[in-house]
Amino acid sequence: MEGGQTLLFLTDEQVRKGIEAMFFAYRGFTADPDRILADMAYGRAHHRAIHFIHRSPGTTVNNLLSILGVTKQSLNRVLRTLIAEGLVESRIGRRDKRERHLHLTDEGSSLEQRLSDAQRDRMRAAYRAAGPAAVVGFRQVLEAMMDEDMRRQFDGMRDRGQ
Amino acid sequence: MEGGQTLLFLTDEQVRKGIEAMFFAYRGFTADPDRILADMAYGRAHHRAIHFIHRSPGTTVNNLLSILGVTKQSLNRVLRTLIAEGLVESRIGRRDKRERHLHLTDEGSSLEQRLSDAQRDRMRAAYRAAGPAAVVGFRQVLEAMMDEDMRRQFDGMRDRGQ
DNA sequence: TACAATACGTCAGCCTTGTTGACATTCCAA
DNA sequence: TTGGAATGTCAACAAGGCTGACGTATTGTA
Repeated sequence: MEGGQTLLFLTDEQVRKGIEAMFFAYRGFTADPDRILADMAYGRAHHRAIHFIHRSPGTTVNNLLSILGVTKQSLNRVLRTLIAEGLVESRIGRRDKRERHLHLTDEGSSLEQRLSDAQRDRMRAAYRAAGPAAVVGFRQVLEAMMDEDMRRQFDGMRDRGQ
Repeated sequence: MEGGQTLLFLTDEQVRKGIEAMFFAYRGFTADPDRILADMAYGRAHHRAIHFIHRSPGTTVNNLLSILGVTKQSLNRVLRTLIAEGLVESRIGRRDKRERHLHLTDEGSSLEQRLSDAQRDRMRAAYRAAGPAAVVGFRQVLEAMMDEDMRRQFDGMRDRGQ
């Protein structure tokens, strides 16, 4: 099936199908955490912040900004509520006191768990349904689809991973 | 490379990497059309509406609603501006006068071209970089990630495709 | 030691795009 | 023929992006 390298492989129709698949899949991808968050006063923006703080504990605000690709005003609104509700802790930097290092509290970690469990379950199910070879391809295409600087971010994370 | 079927294949770490890849890739995926739309008074919602009207000319508002997964009020606002600016035409149904059948005008089609050209270019580049086998896997995983009803929508479209 | 640059927070106001609620029109079936 | 269901429109509100301007603490440098 995949040995093809057929010439028809890159028809507009094929590519358009890929575009729509991306659209529908992304909806599924966010659906489960969205449902959990809807019950609280939080949204997808909070989820993203929590995810990356969990991912890189002690990260600075500036750091998070460049990963999330939003303005500091926008991120600040989210962080403010997360800090106020005791999900995130902001510690003044020891070396550079201008910096704020972000950590999840226990309560924050537990929400992170719930959210990522839901999302991981779906991702895991999709992986299992498609099989290991498909997953490799999936990751290759996604990575090729990123912007240059995001790919760098992403690859950097991979190195630090585990 | 893909013969692996390794047991480590579904570690949390692997799955989490997939989640982040999806997040970053989706940003790249929408970046190019977003740039075009930013110059006009339109946003991503307009793009989606235009895409699917182009895809299924004569579709009704209700139909579009279930594809896009938003409320009719939300879609209506977008359609209203598109109709007012002469990109979309809304024709009263002949059999059922409650329905509105949607079509792109010439101007609408030309914007659709610009937008999908930009998005297709990136998708095509990603496909080319990853190779045909990867694309098959990519599509398999995406399809497995969709909600049930969305997968039906999607597969239905495939049948009608070409 | 002054001064510029950096990191962060905040206020104000805008836009897009989602939501719910209320309502008009049209169709259909009892 | 009348009431309920379906389709679509208008209004108002909220989340979460954005820009711009400004304040404060800290750091690094001329």
